[in-house]
Amino acid sequence: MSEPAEARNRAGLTETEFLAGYDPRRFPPVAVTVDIVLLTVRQGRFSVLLVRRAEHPEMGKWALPGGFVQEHEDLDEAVLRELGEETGLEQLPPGIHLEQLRTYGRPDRDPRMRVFSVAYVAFAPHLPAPRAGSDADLARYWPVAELSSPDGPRLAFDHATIIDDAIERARSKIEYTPLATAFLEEPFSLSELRAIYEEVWGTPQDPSNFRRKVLRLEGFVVPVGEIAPPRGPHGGRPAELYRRGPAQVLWPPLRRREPEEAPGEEG
Amino acid sequence: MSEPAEARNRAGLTETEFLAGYDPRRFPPVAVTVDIVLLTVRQGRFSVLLVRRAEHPEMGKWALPGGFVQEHEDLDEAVLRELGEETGLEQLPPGIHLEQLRTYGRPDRDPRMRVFSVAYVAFAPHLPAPRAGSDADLARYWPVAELSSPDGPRLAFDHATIIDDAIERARSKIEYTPLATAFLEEPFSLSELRAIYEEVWGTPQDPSNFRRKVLRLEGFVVPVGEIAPPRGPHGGRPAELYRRGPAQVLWPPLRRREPEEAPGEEG
DNA sequence: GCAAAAGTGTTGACTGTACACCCATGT
DNA sequence: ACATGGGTGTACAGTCAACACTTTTGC
Repeated sequence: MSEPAEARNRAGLTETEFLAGYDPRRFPPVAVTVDIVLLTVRQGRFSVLLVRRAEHPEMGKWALPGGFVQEHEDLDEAVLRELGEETGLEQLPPGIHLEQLRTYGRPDRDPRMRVFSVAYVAFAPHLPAPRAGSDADLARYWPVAELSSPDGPRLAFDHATIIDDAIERARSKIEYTPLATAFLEEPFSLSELRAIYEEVWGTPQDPSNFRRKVLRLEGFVVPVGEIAPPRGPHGGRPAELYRRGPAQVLWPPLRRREPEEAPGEEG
Repeated sequence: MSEPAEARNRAGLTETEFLAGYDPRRFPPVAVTVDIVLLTVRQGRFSVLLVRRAEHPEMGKWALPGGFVQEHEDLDEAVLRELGEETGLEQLPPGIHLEQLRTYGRPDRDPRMRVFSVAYVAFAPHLPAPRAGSDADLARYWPVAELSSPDGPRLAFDHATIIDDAIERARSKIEYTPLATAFLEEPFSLSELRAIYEEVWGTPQDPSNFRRKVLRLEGFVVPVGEIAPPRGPHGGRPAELYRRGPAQVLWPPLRRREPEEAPGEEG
């Protein structure tokens, strides 16, 4: 028998009566928050939005944006509200992708009280600098490659774990869904799309085969019938432009290939 | 600005002070539960464990087993504890698979108070009848095919949604992981494994090609070097036996094929 | 012309599917 | 012998990675 059932039975209460007479001294305070792993590719770098904590605990460390779920809010509503607050955007851009990641509830993950965090992942195109009108030091995008480096941010609570899970979710999700397009603004070229895959996966893709695969997957992208504007220093042929198609899943998936057991790292 | 931040700022409190002085009249009571979708294949039927509610609200309806997360428990611990209680098993059988599904938090999903439910899916082999020693009417396995039929159970709260999500998770997870083996006790034959796929997906699989695919995926199953015991009425060649291999993922995946737009339903 | 990037074609290896066929067992 | 299910062989179509090649642009 579980402890609360025992407590309830000892008090001679039905479950309903027990809950109606909810006593915070007996059921210690519990909070539910949402934390958002906002992933984006800016300046060619796969990055995550973090905010610096101005208060204890974990003061000065970097944390995921998030906050309490309010009384009448669904989880998704809480996420959208927090996202708007943290990015400083009145309206989130179209095409942004939001999905629930998982819930983190280790008893000791927050020293103040029992906090369950329902984590979400967002895939967003390049957004303006965060928190417009606020202290620029308090929120910034960190390249995920720097997260584990000594120069990277020190992360608060269990947010390093959450971010790792979110990155893995992103890497696998763009294999079998068209959601890599959520990192781009429309219209986009296939090279831009390929750059997203290469940056998120960290592996180069053959341009010609990539193109063929993307175009053969029907509903992944649709041509807009325009040509990209001319390019910078040495030219090169301008690319055709595309927008997101109606497909929800990709079959066959695009595959990331791990670099075998070869020693050659990138760079 | 979010409402709690405003409230905190008006009171001149830091976040820490605010939380330390947590006031249940201001932050109305919130509960976190785990709900478990225990999936299994028994008597050849893909089934889910449900318990009949003996109390209001939703009295008499069928609900997922679950309960409150206790003060010092991690989520996974709460699930294991509840699973043990509901199945009546001292020790869960080896090979059982447990994973977090997602968290459901609609404000109105439970009329008593704000309840966030962290749902888990479990894949289990045939287990003894639930809740040994308790009223047999209170817990039973329902075939998932009956859930949407008029003779099926009326489901409490939002548990129909949770079960739907869990079933879809199971159907997709056995495509790209070896977890279909979690529905079987070792050792098992390839026909038994194929029967799991056919029952969970609801589509027949070609026996010879199924065999080849499974055996070529290295680490999916490993032969134990034994032959299944003789069979019932009309014989038939006895099958070789296998146990679970070390693989974590299957590539290429086994694919369920939707029945095109053909009219022929099963049966 | 040359560099650079977009885009096309070709080839050989591999995979998936359908289906014919052989094997081992009970009656 | 024959029914039943386990297990193998084969052949065709589709897919994929590699890489040579053509096209369109800026300088």
